[in-house]
Amino acid sequence: MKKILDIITEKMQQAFADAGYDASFGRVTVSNRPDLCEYQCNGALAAAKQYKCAPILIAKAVAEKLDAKDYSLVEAVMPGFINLKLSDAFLVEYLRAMREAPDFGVEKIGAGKTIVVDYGGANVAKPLHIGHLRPAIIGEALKRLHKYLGYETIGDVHLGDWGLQMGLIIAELQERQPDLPYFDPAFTGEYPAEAPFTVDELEEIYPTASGKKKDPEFSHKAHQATLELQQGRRGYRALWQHILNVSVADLRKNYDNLDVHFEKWLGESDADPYIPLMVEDLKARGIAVQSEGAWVIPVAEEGDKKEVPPMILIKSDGSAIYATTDLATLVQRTRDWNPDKILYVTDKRQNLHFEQVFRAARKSGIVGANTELEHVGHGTMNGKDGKPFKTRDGGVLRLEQLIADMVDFVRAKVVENKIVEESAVEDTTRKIALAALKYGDLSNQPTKDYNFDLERFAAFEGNTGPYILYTIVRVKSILSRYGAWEHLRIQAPANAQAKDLMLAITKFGPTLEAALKSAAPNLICAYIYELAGCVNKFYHETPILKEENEELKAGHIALIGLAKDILEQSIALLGFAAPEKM
RNA sequence: GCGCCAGUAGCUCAGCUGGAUAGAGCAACUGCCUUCUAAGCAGUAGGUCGGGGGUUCGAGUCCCUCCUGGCGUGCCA
Repeated sequence: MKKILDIITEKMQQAFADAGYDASFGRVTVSNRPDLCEYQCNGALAAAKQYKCAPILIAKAVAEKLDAKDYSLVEAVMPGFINLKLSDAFLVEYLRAMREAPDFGVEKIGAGKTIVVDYGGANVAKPLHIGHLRPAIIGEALKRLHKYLGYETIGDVHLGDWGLQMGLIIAELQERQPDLPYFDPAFTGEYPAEAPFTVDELEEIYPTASGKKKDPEFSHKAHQATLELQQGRRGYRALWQHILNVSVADLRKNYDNLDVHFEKWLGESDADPYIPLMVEDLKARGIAVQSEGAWVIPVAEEGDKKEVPPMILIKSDGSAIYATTDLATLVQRTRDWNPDKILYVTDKRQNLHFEQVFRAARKSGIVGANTELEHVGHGTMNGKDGKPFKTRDGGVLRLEQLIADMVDFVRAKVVENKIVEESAVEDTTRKIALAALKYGDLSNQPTKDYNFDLERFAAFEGNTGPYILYTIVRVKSILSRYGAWEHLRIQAPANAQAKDLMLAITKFGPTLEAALKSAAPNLICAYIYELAGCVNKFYHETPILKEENEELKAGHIALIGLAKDILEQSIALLGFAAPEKM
């Protein structure tokens, strides 16, 4: 559906033209003075300069050209604003169309396009920690948003499952259990189906091994194991597969817990096969050059304000580096999916790295001009005091623990309120906790650092996830008392609160588009908060079920039903859902 | 050194290509439940938008400069 702003902007532009002025001055915006009007046009002020004429005269002339039936107010005021209020008829017709249209009439701007979202940032054999929360939540929200707006979406976790970290684990395992068949080069039989370790053991093995890197003998073993693994030594590959299986099962469980789901569980190892040919080709074509003992791709461009160092393709010791893997991953993604857009959701400190990789990908032709590459660099989540998040003993807090803390905090309140039956306490608690966590994160601009404050996020008042859920639950409660309501028609606004609510509803599509274009889920949060506020004001001001005029009551119900549907759709895009009661 | 980002109410943050009186939430204070969930609604108080210049009819927003903080800056990811 066409956006309201576009409709009235077009009409305003026509009015400017009809009055003898350039149509481009006719841009209409949402009013910043809601006490005066709903929409406004400031074009007369800008036009005044060009036409050397008092802005108010232009505004008056233009206002006269507008079709009065679309508006309940058309007014030219000093110094030259044109103020507008929509007519009830216009608004009602628009809302009815929104309800009839699939997905509330949002424009499917991504139809026919494919996007890959690279998010999560998980590493094999390492538990998820709080640093993994933001990329998971933001990436999931952006993926869902793209899907809703018509894109074919592929979420890829891009596991850290290759390189020295794997060699370290293998070396450490060999020291602990040297008799395992994986270490016997002469072994030709079938390896056990069961992994020789559990997740918990694995998560302990890695940091132990990592701590022994300084020991030259151990370090050599690890490097050797890494090399042999990459060269395909049979026993090591089998062991690596066990590490991967055990680890991925655990990661999947944790991501499921956050309602974060990946279409692809590919990793760095999947890009590895593409590296040799890619490197050979880049060298042959002179894209990669030797510098200080390494092979690099110069990516500095004219007009760079800063010095952009070359992308290192092959280190001076002959091995690949993460940029190599990322580039090879682009080879794989282009070959397999040929996406129109690839979104990387990682820490913003990797900005330069992606700038280098993107430039190298363009320069080498690995990625063509029809594929958009974008790095959504997010800020850091700090503790309540604004300092990096640490546990009491200075360690890194596990994501599992963070979620558990939130769940415990919320459960206490749910139980205290006594509205939810005992059998539903866990499910309700989980939903509220997830809403608190995700809304608390997503309501911040992705690029900014923010402070995690459990009490504030899980507070049941203010601009929080639970407040949004509460709003939805209140409406659900009325709707279920009323009975079947989906067939009811939207009617003219019964009061000022109803009209505000209706205007808010019409901003759904435009908000999603804006959020997608700037990769900013926080815009959706701001919208939801505004919409929920309108719902609560209407709810407070208008007795709904007690309305005796059935016609009027039906109109109220249709309106809050639509608002509820949009709220639920919006939070679904953010990655959480509302319970039935709370 | 250079580059990027940030500095708005006591606290946490909005503020869309410059536009009318800079907005929310929390905390503080005051009202509103025999009425659909008060996890709500209404209101009061709280600001030299980091400092200083400039551009213009008009600046939190654009330009310059300074101060403060964070991050990045060729072989870690």
